[in-house]
Amino acid sequence: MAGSERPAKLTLAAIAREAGVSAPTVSKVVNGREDVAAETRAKVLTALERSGYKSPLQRKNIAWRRPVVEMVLDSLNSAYGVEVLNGVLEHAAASDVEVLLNVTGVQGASPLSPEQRAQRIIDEGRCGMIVVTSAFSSAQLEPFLRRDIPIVVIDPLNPPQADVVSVGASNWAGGKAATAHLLGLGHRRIAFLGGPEAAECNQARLHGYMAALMAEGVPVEEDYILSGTFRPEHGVAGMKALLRLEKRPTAIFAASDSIALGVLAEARRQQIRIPEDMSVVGFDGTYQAEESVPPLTSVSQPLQEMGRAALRFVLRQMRGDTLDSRRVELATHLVVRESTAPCAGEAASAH
Amino acid sequence: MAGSERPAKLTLAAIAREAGVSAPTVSKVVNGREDVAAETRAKVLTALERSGYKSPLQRKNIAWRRPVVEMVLDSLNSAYGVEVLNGVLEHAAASDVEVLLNVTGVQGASPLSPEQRAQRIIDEGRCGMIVVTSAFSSAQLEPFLRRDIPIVVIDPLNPPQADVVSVGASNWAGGKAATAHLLGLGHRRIAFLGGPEAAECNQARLHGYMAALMAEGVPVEEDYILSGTFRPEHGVAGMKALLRLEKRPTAIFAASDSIALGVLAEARRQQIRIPEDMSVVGFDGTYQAEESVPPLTSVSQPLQEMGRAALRFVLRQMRGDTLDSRRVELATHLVVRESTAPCAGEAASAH
DNA sequence: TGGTGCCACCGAAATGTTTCGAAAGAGTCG
DNA sequence: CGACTCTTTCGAAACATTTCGGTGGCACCA
Repeated sequence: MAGSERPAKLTLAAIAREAGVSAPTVSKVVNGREDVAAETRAKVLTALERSGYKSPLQRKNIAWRRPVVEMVLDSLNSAYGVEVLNGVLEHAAASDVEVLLNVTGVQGASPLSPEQRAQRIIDEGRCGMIVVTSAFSSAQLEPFLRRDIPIVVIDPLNPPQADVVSVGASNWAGGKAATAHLLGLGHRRIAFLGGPEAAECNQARLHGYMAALMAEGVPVEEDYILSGTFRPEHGVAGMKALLRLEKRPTAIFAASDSIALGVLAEARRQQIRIPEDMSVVGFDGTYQAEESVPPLTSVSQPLQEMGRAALRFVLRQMRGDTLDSRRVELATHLVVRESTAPCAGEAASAH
Repeated sequence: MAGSERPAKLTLAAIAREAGVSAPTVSKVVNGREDVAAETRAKVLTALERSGYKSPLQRKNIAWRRPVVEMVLDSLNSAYGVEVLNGVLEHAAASDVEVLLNVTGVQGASPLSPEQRAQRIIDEGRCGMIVVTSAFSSAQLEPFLRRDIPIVVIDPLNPPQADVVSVGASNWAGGKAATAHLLGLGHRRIAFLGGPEAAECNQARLHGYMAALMAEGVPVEEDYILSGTFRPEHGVAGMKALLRLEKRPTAIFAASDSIALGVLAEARRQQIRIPEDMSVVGFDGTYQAEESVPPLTSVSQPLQEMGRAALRFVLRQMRGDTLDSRRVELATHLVVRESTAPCAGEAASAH
């Protein structure tokens, strides 16, 4: 029994001694119980980190069955979500991971609390979660973080919490590029049909839009900025509202392709030609943009790549690798198609 | 410490004492470990039975693990698959089932044999599978049947095997209705842009088409029938081929909305007005048909309902219920939108 | 017959988890 | 300012599970 301090057998009790708490407390932290003070939890986590201890359950899950990650999204009715899902699935197939799909926003969905949900993920031996956009608010993520469940949020609605890993796109730059494109075509009255006002990504797009306008010395017109949802109905309603304005805009920057599609549909109904009478730019660059009539100029996000990146992050966290960054932003780029054209009737006022 | 025999606190150790074994042995029996002799196991089980002991894990899983079914489809790039998936997910949410998504036709997909795949389903404790369309051939389903894994095929490519449960739609009736609609508008030169020749559902649609023609005494023209895939490219190529014909058709019945979309796109490029110059009918009735320009007349399949039905069947098999039928066919119905119009230039020849 | 090796089976001890009550704080009321 | 209650947090003890080595039966061999 001489000098037996070193090996310390990587046991719960050893961690407990090191952290200066009792074994049960360490067990609670490892298994995500609630009744541990934040400070104590931190101490224990440090000790755990340092020693690399894994609970027997964790050890089992790593060795045994293929990992299963849960993908949560609002609905499959948006091309956005489907594209991201596609990216996730592709990387999943390549990495020998399985994907469990969970669509909130379905009638009859069981209203599980995040707490229960997180517990279930543990219970069923899953090992990570990818959340798209609005499915969870920051506060609802807390139970997952507490249990150390790898979680990645794609394009979070709320400002990304410090300790949540998130994947997004350069929304600000995209918004700026779209608006600059319209400005370059001579447009000066450019409207912005945005998504939910609170959404982080929407705000970034809006501020990119404003930045581009300001760079050209074009005043930002309150009437031209309409927030709503990312859905086509908002495009329809927004288009109607814009057309009622005394000084109609000559171009519209829609914060999603779906919105833009609504604009296109309403334009058709009102016999407004796109792009001759009005230019339209979308955002997302889903296949919808390619297939619309006319094909939509749009800020393309690398949605599949975002999905892949999200899964990569989950797997990396799962393996315990340290992440070089808790936030990744992939580049957007403007794809010019046929829904934008030089501003026609406004040469005089533009001067 | 007097007479403390009675309450016996319903603990592992108590059972062990009663069965005359050690506590670990009881634990092993309760948790289904292998290394317990059959005889010992029986003794313990008797004691367990009598006392009604439940392991903590069992106690917690009053809400037993939720069943997981695996959904297999080719790709998410078709609205068809996404709609079906939507139906499955909806019913899954309502029935407290989880859905594991598996997309074949992805590069990098691990080339697992059906044999391995079936084994894995057993290993990981899943309990059923839903296969959409072309993902598996009949022969590949054999390992699943052998293992008694509940499996349901949606709109099988091959003639449904006797012992495989399948869900489909009334393709023949739909094909006939679409063609009859065109005939009723005065069209006599009606082309059929079909999917894969071997596909059961495609054949049914084709024969519905032919039946409608024959009912009106309109000869079936070989040149007007072009098989290919269900994808838009086939619509584009088919449209080009049809336009090269000496006697151009005045209407096209496409065996999927995607094909019809390709036709629409090519028509635009060639300055052919739909429906004035040519009528187009699609099949599937996905949202694509509603949103196209012009909105597409299409034979609507109840895709979501099919997904729901498929999951219902899986769950029923899982529970061991007997199925009243191994094949369900849901009704299709024609939805007339704006891509079809009376035949214009052909009044003379039609007479 | 005795040795040898193997292996299924079991339980002591080590390890992890849960229960439950106690201690410490934070309000609340008189 | 106490007296009381309620809540949070923690760990001792009770409980459960896992590891790991021992035991004995059995086959095979000489």
